[in-house]
Amino acid sequence: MTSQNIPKATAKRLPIYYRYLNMLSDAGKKRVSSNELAEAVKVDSATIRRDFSYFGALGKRGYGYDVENLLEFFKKTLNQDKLTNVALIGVGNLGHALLNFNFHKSNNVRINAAFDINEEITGTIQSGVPIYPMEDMKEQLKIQQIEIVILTVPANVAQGVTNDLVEVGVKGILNFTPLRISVPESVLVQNVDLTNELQTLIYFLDLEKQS
Amino acid sequence: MTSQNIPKATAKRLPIYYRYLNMLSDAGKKRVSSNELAEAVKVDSATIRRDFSYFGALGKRGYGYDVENLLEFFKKTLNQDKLTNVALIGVGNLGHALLNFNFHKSNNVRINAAFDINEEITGTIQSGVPIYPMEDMKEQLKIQQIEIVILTVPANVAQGVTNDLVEVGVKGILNFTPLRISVPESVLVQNVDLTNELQTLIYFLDLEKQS
DNA sequence: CGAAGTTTGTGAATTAAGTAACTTTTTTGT
DNA sequence: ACAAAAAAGTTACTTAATTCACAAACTTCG
Repeated sequence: MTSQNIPKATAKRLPIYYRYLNMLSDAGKKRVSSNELAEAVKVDSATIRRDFSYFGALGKRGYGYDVENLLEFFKKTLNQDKLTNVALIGVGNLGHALLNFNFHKSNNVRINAAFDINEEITGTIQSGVPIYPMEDMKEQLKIQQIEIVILTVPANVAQGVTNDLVEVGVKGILNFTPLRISVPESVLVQNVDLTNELQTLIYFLDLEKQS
Repeated sequence: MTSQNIPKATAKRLPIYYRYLNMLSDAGKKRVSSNELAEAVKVDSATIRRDFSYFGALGKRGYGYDVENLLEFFKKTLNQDKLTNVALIGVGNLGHALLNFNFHKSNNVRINAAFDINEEITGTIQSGVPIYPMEDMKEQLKIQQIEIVILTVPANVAQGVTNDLVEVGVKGILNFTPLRISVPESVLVQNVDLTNELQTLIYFLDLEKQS
């Protein structure tokens, strides 16, 4: 039954639910209804119930969902019960910010290594993360068995670096470059495109203005 | 006919097309087919043709699309022919990176003002952008008639700040906080959630591993 | 100029996502 | 203990998005 064949749209919402459940738990709340959740995370309550139902009957009719139960369930489902090690490729402007971003706190993810060509920072430790020169990337990724990376290199080298990443067995790339990189089917790419988001927002706003 | 009733999914892809067309134009390419585009931006060619067709017949059968024509068209459609002024609320870790991000270069967007509570930076100019204290936010946004902001404040103050923004007429918010903020219907929010993206990636990867 | 080759634009089919509305179960209050 | 209220889970429906596959239009080449 489960795990596989969860709709993509549902999967993308899981972290949102997870985060809000954490907040509820911290606040000492014991139960929550789909309606309350809907209000907080801005997702229709029917959609939430449907989303949850893919994983079985997690709630209780007439009662709602037990916060701790649900939290525990999502923790496992989202692999938040074990630490995930990732690497940061490219410590420029945005890369730097991500080093400080403290994924670890909310996320059980640790940036274990970072790579850059800038000799002024290679060999140093930034925000607790060692910065290696790019030449060492393939070797280090193999040694540290890192399968997930955050890619924040300039667009013109993005595809080249990606090829190297694929070669040493990287399976997931969080791609901050504006380029749609090419990878084999077995590798997953999640694109984050800040310029896009802003342009899309501007586009929609202008539509409203005209209507 | 046009403008309105463009599918949301299509609208979100427009900036991707736009960027790639710019690259083609810079490289001196005169024509491009939906298949070439598809390869580059990783969107099915039929989807691309369908997307374009919402705006009329932009191409020529047997030939493809004229790069300059198409570029010109999208420039207008995406409001890239006029400068858009935005403000940055919260100059912390991520905010700083966005100040340096140079939206202007690729995007015809300028960050005109930034706001923060940190007295060490208020009154200074960072990357060419003046940093005002938060107390001046409402006043400055009104004076400068800024309708779009980038929100990078801590989660615990996000809703409060948002209320202020709405009050002075902000119409679009690029929300980097993990909170799903509440706004009136007339205000558009685009959420960018870095932690989410990473978690989603990890989730999908784990699914593949199990299967 | 005509035949062969391209490539768009689009109806029709398919797939995915979202929502309304109802049934069932449980809780709560009297 | 019972009636009323609450809320999950699900069925059926609606809407949105994608993709196939082909006719029509144009280009290119001999």
